[in-house]
Amino acid sequence: MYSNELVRGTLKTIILQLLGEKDKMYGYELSKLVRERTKDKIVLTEGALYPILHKLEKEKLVTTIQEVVGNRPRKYYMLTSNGKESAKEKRNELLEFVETLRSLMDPKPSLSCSF
Amino acid sequence: MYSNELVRGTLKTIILQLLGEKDKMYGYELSKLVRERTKDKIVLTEGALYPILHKLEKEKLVTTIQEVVGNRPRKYYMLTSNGKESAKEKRNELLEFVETLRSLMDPKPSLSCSF
DNA sequence: TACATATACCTAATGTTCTTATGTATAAGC
DNA sequence: GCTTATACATAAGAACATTAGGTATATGTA
Repeated sequence: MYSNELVRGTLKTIILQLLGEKDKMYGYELSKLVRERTKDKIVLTEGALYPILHKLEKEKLVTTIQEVVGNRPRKYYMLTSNGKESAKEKRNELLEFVETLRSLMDPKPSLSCSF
Repeated sequence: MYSNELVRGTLKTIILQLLGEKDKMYGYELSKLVRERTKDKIVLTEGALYPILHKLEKEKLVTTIQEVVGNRPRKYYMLTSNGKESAKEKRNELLEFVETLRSLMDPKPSLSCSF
């Protein structure tokens, strides 16, 4: 599992991206999906997950539908059209950022000249 | 420039990496180098930079030498052997993390079957 | 000469984000 | 009956970076 500080800041983008891949998803499902897709390397804890979802809802990037499945309440989250827009933007930003990081991590040997 | 939350958490790794590329570097130099190498897409502000450097020093990942250049004090930072070790580890972790992110951002279309 | 900009360091208050811990409740497996 | 899984939620606290402030020298320019 990656150190927390690394994951920090990427969770919102990850959630928006995953929500964009299905019609609707609920919190617990998102949490499991992230663990599954990253082989537990990224763990979306509940204390992080729910506040983010609530914030996205407040920002009107997602809407919700409550259902009861097998006697347990379930809250589905869906991207609004603004949310879809935002998901695309954040995805692009993340991919660009990742490229920038890779180029930074590509060691530039200090210029040396053998002449 | 990338949103702050994205950069958050990667700065320590970036600093260790850059320090590993030269014998010694001072804060202001690091700050300029990051801006230069990332074309201002990642900005290492002083309020972030100096606390990180001081923390690295406390953790004995770097040592310092103070010099006076042109009447201005300058504090050079150098990786210790622990620091070099840590720089490698953090670099690897970051590169792995970045790969995980990319695979997450690679949209998995919901399984549909045309039969 | 006065002023702005660049160099070079530093810290404190603040805000955001996430961790850790806790709480509630149902269902299923042993 | 106990543990684990499902499913939601919040609150205290830590960690990290932003913003804003402070000090001081050197350089370019109007």
